[in-house]
Amino acid sequence: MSEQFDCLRLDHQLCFPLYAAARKVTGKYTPYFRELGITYTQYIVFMTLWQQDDQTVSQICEKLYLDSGTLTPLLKKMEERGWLQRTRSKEDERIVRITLTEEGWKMREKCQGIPSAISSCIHLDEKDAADLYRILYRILEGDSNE
Amino acid sequence: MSEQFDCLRLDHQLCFPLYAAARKVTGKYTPYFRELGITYTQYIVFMTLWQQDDQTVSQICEKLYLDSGTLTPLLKKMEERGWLQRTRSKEDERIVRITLTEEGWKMREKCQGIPSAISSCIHLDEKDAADLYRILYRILEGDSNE
DNA sequence: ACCAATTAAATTGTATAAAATTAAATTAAG
DNA sequence: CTTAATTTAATTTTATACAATTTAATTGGT
Repeated sequence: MSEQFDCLRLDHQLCFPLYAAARKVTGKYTPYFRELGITYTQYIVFMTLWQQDDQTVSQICEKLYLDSGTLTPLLKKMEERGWLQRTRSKEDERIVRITLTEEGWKMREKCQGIPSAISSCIHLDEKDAADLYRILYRILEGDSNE
Repeated sequence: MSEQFDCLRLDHQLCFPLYAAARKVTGKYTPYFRELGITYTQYIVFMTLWQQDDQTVSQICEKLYLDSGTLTPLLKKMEERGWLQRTRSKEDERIVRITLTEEGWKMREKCQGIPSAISSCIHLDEKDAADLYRILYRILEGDSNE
């Protein structure tokens, strides 16, 4: 009877498994993060900074696809924890530069084992993982004409 | 110099594109939802109920991979809006049954055009979409021995 | 130099999420 | 029958997300 509404079934849409799988995977990190005292969002902020220290707030926003409403309070919290410093630029006072402290760099060692621990509990073979990676980046980058 | 930390690069992990793509895709819905006065989470609650009306809170939690801490306040809000009813079961008063009102059913017509509108702005070919769908459900269901 | 437009963060308000706890009701074991 | 264990929602706490607005600073045009 509801042929015409088939498109509105949860299992006929991509958005839902995408949304649910993302929450499930980030949830896998929780036990590891608990003992380190960080959260998933803090973890990805750390990762961008370990890869390139001394970035502006907007550079971090862009790389993480997050906005300042999310990152500003989070970066302040990470500063209070002693992991990074927020310094307003002398040349352009609108800009806040984020740099890691020594404590922030030390977290990298502590996180080193996490990625392999996570991937070992997701159970994807090489090909699926590679395909998933490629397709997700295609979604993320597909913005040329929208 | 940082060979040993390569695993901690944002672009060497699956979790990040998964997390970012999920937010990007659900964000695509926002303009459509605004005019209907719903949110993404409310939309997927509607979808489970359109597919099967009269479910308990825990049945909905299970299907959406969400917990009662998220759904209880959301369901109360949807009840206030007149889209559904929350009825405590007579036989077992711990259980709350959720049923759609006439207004809730009417929303289905209004949402009918949304899925195709979204998929048309994600730009995945048939094969990528099918692969993505299959891999995501593999992630969601891969819990047998964890 | 002046002012409109732009830019960068911060702020505000609303809506999730998830962990942990609580509370109420039911079930099961003795 | 009675109490311990379990189940189901609700509540509480903490942490995102994101839209919209605000504030401060800079830039560009005249």
